[in-house]
Amino acid sequence: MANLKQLAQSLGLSITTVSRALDGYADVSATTRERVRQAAKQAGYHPNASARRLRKQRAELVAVTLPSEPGHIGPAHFLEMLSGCAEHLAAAGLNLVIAPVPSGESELDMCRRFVDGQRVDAMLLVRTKRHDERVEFLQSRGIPFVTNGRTESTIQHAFIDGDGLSGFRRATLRFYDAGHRRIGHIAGPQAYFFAHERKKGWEAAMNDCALPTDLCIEQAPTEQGGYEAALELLNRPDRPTALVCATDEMAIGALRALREVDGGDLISLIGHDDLPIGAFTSPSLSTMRMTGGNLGHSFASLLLRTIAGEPPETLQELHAIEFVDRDSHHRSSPVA
Amino acid sequence: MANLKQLAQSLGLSITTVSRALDGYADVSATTRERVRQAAKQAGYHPNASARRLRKQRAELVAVTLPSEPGHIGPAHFLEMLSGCAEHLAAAGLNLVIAPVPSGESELDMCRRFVDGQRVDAMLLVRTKRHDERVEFLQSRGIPFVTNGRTESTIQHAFIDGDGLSGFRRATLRFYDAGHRRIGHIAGPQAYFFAHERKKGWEAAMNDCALPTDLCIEQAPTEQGGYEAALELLNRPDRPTALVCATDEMAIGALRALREVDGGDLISLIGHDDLPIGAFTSPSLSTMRMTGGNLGHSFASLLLRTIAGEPPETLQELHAIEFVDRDSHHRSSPVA
DNA sequence: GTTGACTTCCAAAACGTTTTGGTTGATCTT
DNA sequence: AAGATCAACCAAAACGTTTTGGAAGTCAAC
Repeated sequence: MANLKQLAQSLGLSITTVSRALDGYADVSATTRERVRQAAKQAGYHPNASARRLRKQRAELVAVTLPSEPGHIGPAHFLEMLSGCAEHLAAAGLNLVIAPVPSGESELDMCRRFVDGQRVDAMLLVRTKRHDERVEFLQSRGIPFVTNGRTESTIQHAFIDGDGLSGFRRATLRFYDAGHRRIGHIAGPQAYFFAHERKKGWEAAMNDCALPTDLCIEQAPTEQGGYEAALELLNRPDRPTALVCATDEMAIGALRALREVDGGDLISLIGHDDLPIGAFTSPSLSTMRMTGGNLGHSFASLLLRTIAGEPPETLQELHAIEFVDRDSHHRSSPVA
Repeated sequence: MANLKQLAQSLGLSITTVSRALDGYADVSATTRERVRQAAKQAGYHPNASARRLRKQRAELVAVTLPSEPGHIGPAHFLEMLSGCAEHLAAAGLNLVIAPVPSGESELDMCRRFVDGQRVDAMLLVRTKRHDERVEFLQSRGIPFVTNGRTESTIQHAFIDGDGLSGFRRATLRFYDAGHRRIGHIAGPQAYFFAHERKKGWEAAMNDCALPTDLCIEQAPTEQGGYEAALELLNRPDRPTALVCATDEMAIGALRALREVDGGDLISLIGHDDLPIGAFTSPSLSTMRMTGGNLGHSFASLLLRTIAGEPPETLQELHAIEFVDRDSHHRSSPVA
């Protein structure tokens, strides 16, 4: 509650000395330092954050912009990731503020507001688009940032991402090896880098196998989107015997479609993200996930290293995808 | 990028006048004000946030502490709520920082850190416990706060909550009216107010109907917890014919247990929260939800009113619970 | 031509830190 | 005993705003 001035006065010392004592500088005698520490503790003194920020020219804040797709903010494990990230950042004296994009404003406007008011020291971008205007903007302003998901920008920037192309390619090939010849893809919005990448992975595998790539539908990355896409694919005359879904949420929606159509219980399916709920669906959901431990922590440490000035080229993590096999990916042995 | 001083110099005006022109004070002539506005826009001037905060003695920040149950941070719609809240707060110039509790630290320590460093103007508490030490602390420090969920504290504080007791009582009575006589409850951790309240609602109904209240198991508020609790109840000789589950996540876990045991497909079940995924489970999940529109917005506006100094007694919202009927709650007509 | 009211502007203080560039004495060197 | 070194402390500036308490000029009234 008290401030430095009052504390100094009560100790008969100067503000300078008290400040330096608390910060552990060597030009304060050990006895004085201890005396100051005691008094500070006693008085419940904590430096005023705004004052320190002003003086140090650091906001001690990092913002993460939240995409605001109507009705659906993102995968269910998003908050967990942010929480892990915030925890790691807090250990370095940085707090994480969440910045949802208000309706009628662009994600770029959001960034501008935080950056131009010098409200943040750095930014976190999630759900990056293939062409993401935020990247160019932050780069031009010289604000450190890390993205969760790559972009197609020529600008080098720090990112952390899963190798979705490889994952979806391998998943598709695995279906091929199991005898499937009509393998469909339920794709997410192609403006997102991750969704495009996953589709490319599926396409690459289909091309490898000399199979047509028309069994694909793009939909919203939600259960409802997955449900609708699956229904549409299943109603085609050449309906697929296996489905590769861009996300677990879409896959869960697709599962419902499979339950609703004749013979749907023979169709195999795989998702991506490894949501905890996947173990409890019917059938249980086979899926994929990024390797590499706590995503939030990695995200935070990349950001700290970016702030510290390490060059972006050395701060790009592309993690392998691993399969999490449950029941949904081997429900039949189709005859070709 | 520029600051007030440079802007003033380039305009041949004083810092005072420029500042007041931008803030729209009446003691600046209209022509000057316009000239200043143009120049500010041109120079891309935005006031430095730290400086304003220091001067105005406001942090312009609100923190929300995130509970850190191992492996599970909370219901899937949590982030959506926070996002709505942050959006509303941002319109009032406040940013929302998320404060996960690091391992080895208590939620109280978290609060202390934010409050004592004058880092925040107010706090949001979610997942309140029946005896929540954070409430006493914040009250003693005079920091405005709103809780999501009531507490058993004698202190009056602003809150927003659903009437879980009534909801669970009615849900249980509905099962009774449908002919069920062995109605079980899968309870959440009783330290949480909401979990205790919901259990009390179930108990009240059971007492009303002169039924025993031993068909109850407390578990972690996760799919896994619900699964384990349901398995245990279903293995009892007097196993329930209907289950009232504290949360949708637990209910979804319980659904898997029902699929795994003989006759489980005849057991009725209801959850609470109305997670979007409930429409896609097998069977689709009957559930309940709090009425009252966008929770995040209400939360934010309660907080703003608390900051404005309205007395807490007038800032307590207890919302009714409404049923969302799908398939899981009427799977059989049990004979008594 | 003095008074008061009004408009338009501004110098300086204040917010609470951190940091710069010292000063003061004591101790050590030669 | 003069000079150099060192330990321990401090005054003042700086960070960039907002706000207080005027000052200077204009105009109308008498």
